Amino acid sequence: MFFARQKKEFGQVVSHDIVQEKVIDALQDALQEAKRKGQLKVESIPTLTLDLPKRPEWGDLASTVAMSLAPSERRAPYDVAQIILDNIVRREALFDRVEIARPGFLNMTVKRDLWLQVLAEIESRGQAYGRMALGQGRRVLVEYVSANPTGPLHVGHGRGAAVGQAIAKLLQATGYEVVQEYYINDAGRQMKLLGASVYAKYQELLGRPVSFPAEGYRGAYIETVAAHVREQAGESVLNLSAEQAEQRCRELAYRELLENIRQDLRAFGIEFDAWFSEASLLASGGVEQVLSDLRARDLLFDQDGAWWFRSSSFGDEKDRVVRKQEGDYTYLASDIAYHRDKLQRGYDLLIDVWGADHHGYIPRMEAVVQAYGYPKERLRVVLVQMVNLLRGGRKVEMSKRAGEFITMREVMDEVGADAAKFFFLMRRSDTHLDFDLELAKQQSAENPVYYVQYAHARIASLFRVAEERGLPVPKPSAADLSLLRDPDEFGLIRKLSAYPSVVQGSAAALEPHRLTFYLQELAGLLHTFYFKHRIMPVAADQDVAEAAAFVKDASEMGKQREQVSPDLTGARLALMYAVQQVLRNGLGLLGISAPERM
RNA sequence: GCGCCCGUAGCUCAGUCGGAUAGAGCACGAGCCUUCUAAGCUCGGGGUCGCAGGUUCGAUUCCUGCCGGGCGCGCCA
Repeated sequence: MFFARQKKEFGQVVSHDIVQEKVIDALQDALQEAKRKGQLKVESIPTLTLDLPKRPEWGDLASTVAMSLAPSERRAPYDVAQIILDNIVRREALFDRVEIARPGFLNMTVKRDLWLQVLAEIESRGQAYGRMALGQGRRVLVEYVSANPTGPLHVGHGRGAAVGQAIAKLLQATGYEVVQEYYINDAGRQMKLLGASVYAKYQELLGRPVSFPAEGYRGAYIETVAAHVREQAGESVLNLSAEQAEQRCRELAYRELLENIRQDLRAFGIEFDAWFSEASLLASGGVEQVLSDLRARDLLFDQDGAWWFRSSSFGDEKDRVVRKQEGDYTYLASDIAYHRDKLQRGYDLLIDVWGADHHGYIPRMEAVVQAYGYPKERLRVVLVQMVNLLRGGRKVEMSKRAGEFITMREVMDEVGADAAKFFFLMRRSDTHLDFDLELAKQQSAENPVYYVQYAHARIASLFRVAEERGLPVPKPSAADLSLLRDPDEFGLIRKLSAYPSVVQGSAAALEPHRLTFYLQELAGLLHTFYFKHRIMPVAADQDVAEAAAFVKDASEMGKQREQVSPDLTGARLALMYAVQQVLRNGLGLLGISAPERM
């Protein structure tokens, strides 16, 4: 990890786990009651959160309130816990057991019925399970990728795309109104260089020897574009002045390369709501307008023939040039105008997804936001670190200078969009990522993408087999869930109940990898369950003696073949239904497909 | 030098608000296909949470110092 995780979270933190909600309510009521009776002072009711204990003896859920209240109550944690415990009303309705452990943990074992309600909740909410109205419709603009249209997207952009999209989807799921935008850097020096590079190649193609621009773009795609220029314009460009010719090449190249970017992103499953052109900002006079506004407010000044933005007044370490001595605007000038435009469009929050090498730029942009009178928290920058491509453990060398880099398209074509996205989202975005192409293609448990998708497909397969065999396939509301008694079943249910809070935490921290981890854990529980337990009875056409012999063998191995009654089959299929729904919802938020068969 | 960050198993990394005996995957070793998909499962060894202090009933988590590493400090994007 090389960069700060932004810990500032926005939005109130609440639990959306139906079991936890009930438990928290009960604890809160108990605190109130104790206060009313004068047993506890409880000056302010703390925001209660529950821990998931590591050991089964500690119950399903644990609370540490008693310990945090103890100092202000001037009582031993254990006594505080005891008072809380005594004041829980209708304890039997909610809990099988509540115990106080050593310093003052309240360890609670929730009634099985309550857990089972999670399955019904998943069924009734369906695709909406894990969605919540936390954001209350507040508007968020997520800007990401925003690569210069001077060449194809490379792997790093792919990671940015996956991260940006996942963040957008997570925020949508938590009740924000989200717009996804791509900022096109179609003005300035880089575009000029693009035009010059293509023009040089074009001339070369037509046999006119020229020297290639010193810092020009050297990728093979430049030749492709140059060839297209020749197809479209023939030799006519040769007759233009150098300046006009470069401009012509720039326009054609820009159009083609931007179109390629759009297509690559589309193939990657990413659709932007808006494409915002930097050039349009300059053309409309927006940049000049903004700068003169700043000057009027004494936030812009002249020095050494350049124009400076007084960013140091807002926490930046020094002031920054917005117009160079020669009269060109710097990229900061456009960015100032662009961010003001975004702010004025009325978003409650701006999210910028940047390459991590731009992290020094953050104080500057925060200064911009504050210069317009907004709190700097209005902008949150998500940094995306480099991707190290590996092939079978060995590093794939890339040199951007020589124009040799692996494109996002190549990776997508090789491993598929789903695998690429999953890998991009497996680590916190601001840490370096090792991406092994061989591993991403591998069809085995070592490949985490397949591991998770396979869990979904496996369940789909169960349903197909059940149908074929004419077995009823009840949803949770139609099954006798009381037959679910095995700890492995409850392990799954507990995991399912935690899904909404994972989504919420992931969205609040803008960290999609948390969801990726969760899905791997859920898939792991599913695979274990599948292996250890039967869902359906042994097929009728299977030879009984053969089956019996197998049972003997199996038990010698320590495995037990269970007897599964039709009702238990129904209950387990209903459980599978819920697991599949959550897998599908979670993969959906990551922009990854949930296949029916593999 | 200044600033921002990072240091958790051999490797790559999780660890939310300070909680109980610190987790996963890979790799390594030993096993499991007559099954509802083996694209799967089981078991095992592995740790001074960089070091030293501090705050706390309790620190991987918060604070300070040190060691090691990264990045930024352009009128480049």
